[in-house]
Amino acid sequence: MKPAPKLGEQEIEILRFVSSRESVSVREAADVFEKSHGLARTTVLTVMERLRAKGCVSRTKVDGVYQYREKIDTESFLAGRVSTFVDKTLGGSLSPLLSYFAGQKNLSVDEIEKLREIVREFDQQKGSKR
Amino acid sequence: MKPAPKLGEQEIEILRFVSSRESVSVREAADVFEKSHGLARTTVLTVMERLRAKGCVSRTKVDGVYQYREKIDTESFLAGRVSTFVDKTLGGSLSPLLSYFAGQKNLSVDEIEKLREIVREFDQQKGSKR
DNA sequence: CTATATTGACTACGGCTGTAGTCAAAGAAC
DNA sequence: GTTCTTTGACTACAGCCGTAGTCAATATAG
Repeated sequence: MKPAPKLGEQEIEILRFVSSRESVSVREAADVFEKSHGLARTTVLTVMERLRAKGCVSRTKVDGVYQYREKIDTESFLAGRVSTFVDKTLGGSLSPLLSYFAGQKNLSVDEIEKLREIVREFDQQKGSKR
Repeated sequence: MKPAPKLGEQEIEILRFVSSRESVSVREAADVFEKSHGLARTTVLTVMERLRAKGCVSRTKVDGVYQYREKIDTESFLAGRVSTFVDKTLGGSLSPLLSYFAGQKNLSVDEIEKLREIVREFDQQKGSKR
């Protein structure tokens, strides 16, 4: 495994955008980010090329225009980010995360279900021990 | 409220170190970070001064040596980081966090208790609705 | 007091990231 | 085919961060 490229926030946002669809042209991305973030087309282009240089996306020319698509598994990439974040920023402490969850007022049923699952898992582990 | 200074990872680590004790001199911090990270004394000094410039710590001369101490509430600072992280990096999606928790094999009893609390809270909310 | 060690201010510098302009090539319109 | 538009390669540049050296001031040891 490559050591998970280091990306800036903007890069990650654009990566997520690319990941969110099958394939994206610079134009498409630029249109979106021009509106939402006021970025220039060339800025988006630059970022996408950097993502490519870092091996996060690949591109193919289709009808004369490059189509970019996710190359790394963004899912696990983000998992890695979480891990790093907890270590580096929180110093390994989970409590800020817990507090965050506690403060989240709109947790979905699915999310709660996931939490229940985690607790259940724990209890089981715990139970089997004695 | 000031808009929460933007800090790099190293800065955060050192900030956490300062926060972890009443007061710290550059020497003390440097000794620790020299061992653990191989940083030069002046590097630690520089970072601490930057933290001061950003208003995260303050210092007072005690017996001829500056003692640094946390100035912002690191607790809430970290809470803010979590929030930003979820927004910027995860694009607002909580699932990577959930997955992270699920993958954590060594959750403490306290942490689990906190999760239970969250679930309970949710159910209550939900129950009161009907 | 004088020599030595510690402390801290200042300077430096490279790399990364965010941002974007310029300009040539390629495609589209007439 | 000549002109207008789109695309993309390349260049640029400032700010931030990690890292640390130099050197003067200050404290300490003798």
